[in-house]
Amino acid sequence: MPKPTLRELSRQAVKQRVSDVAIDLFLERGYESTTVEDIAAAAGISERSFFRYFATKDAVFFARGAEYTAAFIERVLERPAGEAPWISLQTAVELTLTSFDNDVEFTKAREVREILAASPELMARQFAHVADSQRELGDALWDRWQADPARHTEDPEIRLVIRALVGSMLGVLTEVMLHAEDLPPAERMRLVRATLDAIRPARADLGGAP
Amino acid sequence: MPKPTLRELSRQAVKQRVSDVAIDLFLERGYESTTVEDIAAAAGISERSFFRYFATKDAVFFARGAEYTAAFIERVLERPAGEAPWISLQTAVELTLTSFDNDVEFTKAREVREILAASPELMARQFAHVADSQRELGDALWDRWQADPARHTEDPEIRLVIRALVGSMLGVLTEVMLHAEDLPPAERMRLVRATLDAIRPARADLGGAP
DNA sequence: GCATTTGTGGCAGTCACTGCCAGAAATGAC
DNA sequence: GTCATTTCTGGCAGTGACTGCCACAAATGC
Repeated sequence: MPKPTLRELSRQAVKQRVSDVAIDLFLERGYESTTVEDIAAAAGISERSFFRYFATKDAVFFARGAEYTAAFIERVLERPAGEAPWISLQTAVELTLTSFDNDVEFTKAREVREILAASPELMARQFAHVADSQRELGDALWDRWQADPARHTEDPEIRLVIRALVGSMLGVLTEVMLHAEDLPPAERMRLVRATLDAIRPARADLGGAP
Repeated sequence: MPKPTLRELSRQAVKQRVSDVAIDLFLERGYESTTVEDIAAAAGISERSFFRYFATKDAVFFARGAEYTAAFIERVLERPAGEAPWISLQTAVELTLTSFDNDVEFTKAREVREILAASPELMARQFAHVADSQRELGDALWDRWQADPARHTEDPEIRLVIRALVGSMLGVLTEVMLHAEDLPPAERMRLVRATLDAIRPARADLGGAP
């Protein structure tokens, strides 16, 4: 309620509305055949103003996705600092899947993924975002690893190792989200668990099988 | 020398030349500030014709990269069919690194990667291409797995597992190519070996530690 | 109440990319 | 070699994403 927030608040509200309108249009006519002008008109703003809220056309689509990604990263970092990276990642994946199944916006999210899968251009951006998250999360886990005196090491490859672990984890998560959404939640969870167990690294300090 | 080849041959020659000219311009002024018109003019063709050779501006950049990717996939598939997927992948990575170090175009390739790293737009496309390769290679390895009666299985997750293995492998390879290019070849090879050993899956049929 | 900051629409311009068309060039049959 | 056919090419107009600039309106601070 303080003064600086008010402006920001209305800005967020407008962004939200524009994003909602845009998603609806994408669902109706597809991403490519919806112009920014269409979106702006439907949202009641000018095209010029659209680009003051979103840097690019695809940003309006990913506005929501970024929240999911941030939530996932947050879940990983909420795990105890001394935990093996693989275990932290695995736990966060399971929490994410569970919360996702309970999401009231489940149907909406599914439609959004249809838009995504139908547009190669959007898919490319999506992969880039995932890669960014991978780097961000990998670095965060690496910092945490370095901060723990018990396992502090000068190994140059540990950074690479951690990034690779994050990469395979995100790969499985993305794959499941895109191609196993028809499965009932329990079955999907079982599939993810089995997959993660299969590729679990052997090294104990990374989270190797008990 | 047969008739249908002649046309195709000159077409390939033109593509090659346009691509070379374009890379030079990108190195000089950067990717974003080089227009398609610039490239076309420098190559002695019209802008309209440029788009008859390359579907998009970035295609002219990736014309070469696609060959490297194809070569990597080929190396994996040249491995004996019964070999564990992880071993096939690891061997192909090492072969790729070795051949890369011996490449006469090493310097050029390095400059090309600089262009890539400097442009977020190109990076996004690059990730998308890697993701495509991941799918392609994963499916190929999966087919091979299914074809082997000794380990034929109806496990629904084995496909996911193999894709994840490919993903972490490509992740390490990409990371090393982009960020460890300053290391001497022998040191880089050691780094890659150590990383791959660390994340090697425990399961023996996938290629687990001996 | 007024000065300053911030947000807005309009307009012109750049750049990637496409469809269309008319002319040049290579190809193949005779 | 000639001619009809196919293929390639440049030019041109148009669309759509995106930016810089400007004048004006609205909110904010005092």
